[in-house]
Parts: sequence; structure tokens; C-alpha cells
Amino acid sequence: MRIATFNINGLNARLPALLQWLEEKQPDVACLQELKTPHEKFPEEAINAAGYQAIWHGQKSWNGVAILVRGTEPVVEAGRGLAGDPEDAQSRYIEAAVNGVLIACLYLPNGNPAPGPKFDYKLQWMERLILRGAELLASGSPVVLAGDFNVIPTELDVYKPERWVNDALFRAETREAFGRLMAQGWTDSLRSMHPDEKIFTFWDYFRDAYGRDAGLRIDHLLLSPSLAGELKAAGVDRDVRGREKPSDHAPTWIELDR
DNA sequence: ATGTCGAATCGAATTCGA
Repeated sequence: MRIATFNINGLNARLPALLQWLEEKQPDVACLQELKTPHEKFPEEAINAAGYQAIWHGQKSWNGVAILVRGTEPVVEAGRGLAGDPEDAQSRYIEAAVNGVLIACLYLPNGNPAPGPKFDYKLQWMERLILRGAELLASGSPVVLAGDFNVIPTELDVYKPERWVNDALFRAETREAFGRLMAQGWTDSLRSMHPDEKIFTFWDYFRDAYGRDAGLRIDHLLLSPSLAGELKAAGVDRDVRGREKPSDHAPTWIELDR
């Protein structure tokens, strides 16, 4: 079973790129973030024609998440939205059960500029995710937390750490909260398969960041303890970032033995 | 500070968020 996460940065603008990648890689599950489209403008027919069923949580202009599943099996929906703040109108979280695995697709807030209200929102959102993570682990179900976490976990995950120490993606508060999530027992699948490699999943559009390989590793697939032993491979489809009209993220994937 | 995208707007350029 192959599960991928891909911040698409505008689903309708990027639909040809998405369809090409799905056709090439045929992941069993694809978690998408930054759809930037309202619910009713989701390109469901094109995605169905590509062989995928989808559930999504859209929003006008910003955010938006979706889970695509290959084949004819309907997606069993577990929920939209992250509990803990009834005032939160941003579409950043969706869960689905696929082949016995609970898949959570998330788009964690960027949080810049920091400090400030956007950073506060990010940290509060992380606390809510930590609570949901504990619930999911307590359920005993196999779980994958997949998405754009907007968190650079360590210095190995950024091309030039000293430039990012005050950025919301790398600040001490952010890494501390991410560390508390990980301490629940999650496995960082990319890092566990490649302990010492510099691996990036995002390259800014500015200043030819991709050409200079000035990237970040901020897209993650975290595995519950019950799934960690099933991890067979993990990687990044880097070349997708180098194509025409690319997203600023590359698809990131794992292969599970199931 | 810079730079570049996508989406939306009392639009044909500007803003917002990233």
C-alpha cells in the first residue's frame, strides 16, 4: 500500500500536473493540501476518471484538504475538521479510513510572521493536533498522519538552518510542540528510512530555490506504532517540482507492507 | 529586503497569503 502527501498549491491550476503524477505513480492513497477552491469547484469528475474516489474539505481562496483513494472502493469518511475550536473556519484537516488504516490529511498553519496572531494560531492548532493524536493512538487503530506540517523538525531538514531560526516553521516553540507530538510514539517515516540524508519536500518559488536545492523538509507521514513495522520504503518525487507550472512542494510517499 | 506564485476583486493591476 502506497500513501502519498502532496501540497498541490491550487488544485484547479495544477490539475494537469496532479493527473500526470497520479497516472505515473498510481499511489493507493493521495493526501492533498492547499486546494484553494470552494467545495463545489472540486474537480471530482476528472479525479474519478483518473481512477480515484475522493473526499475533501474545501474553502474559498485558501487552504483546503482532500484524500484520494485509488480503485472503486468508496472512501469511508471519519470526519472533517480538527476538534477543539468551534470558531476555527479554516479547512485544514480531514480523516478517512482506507483498507483498515485511519488516514489523517492535514495542512498545519504556516504561522508567519512570528511572533504574532498567526503564530499563536499555529501553536494552538498544534495543541489541538496533539490532543487528536493521543485519541487516535489510544484507539489502537493503525494511523497515518500525513500532510504539510509547516514544521522543519531538525537542522538536517533545512538547507541553511541559521537563516530560519526566527521563522515560524523552525522556531523553538514550533519544534518543541512537534517534539511533544512525536513523543506520543509516532514514527517519522522519511527520517526513519533515511537517517542521515538531506531530504527536501519544498523549495520556494523565489530566487531559483529548486535550482540551488535550497529546500526544506516540511511534508511528513507519521506512523502509529502498529504501522511502523510495516514501513518498507519512503521517498520524495523530486522531479515533479522541476516541471512546468509546478507546486512549490513535491509529492512525498511511503510504501507499507499491506 | 528581496523574490514568485494562485486566487479574488466594484479588475485589465492590485491585494492577500504563502
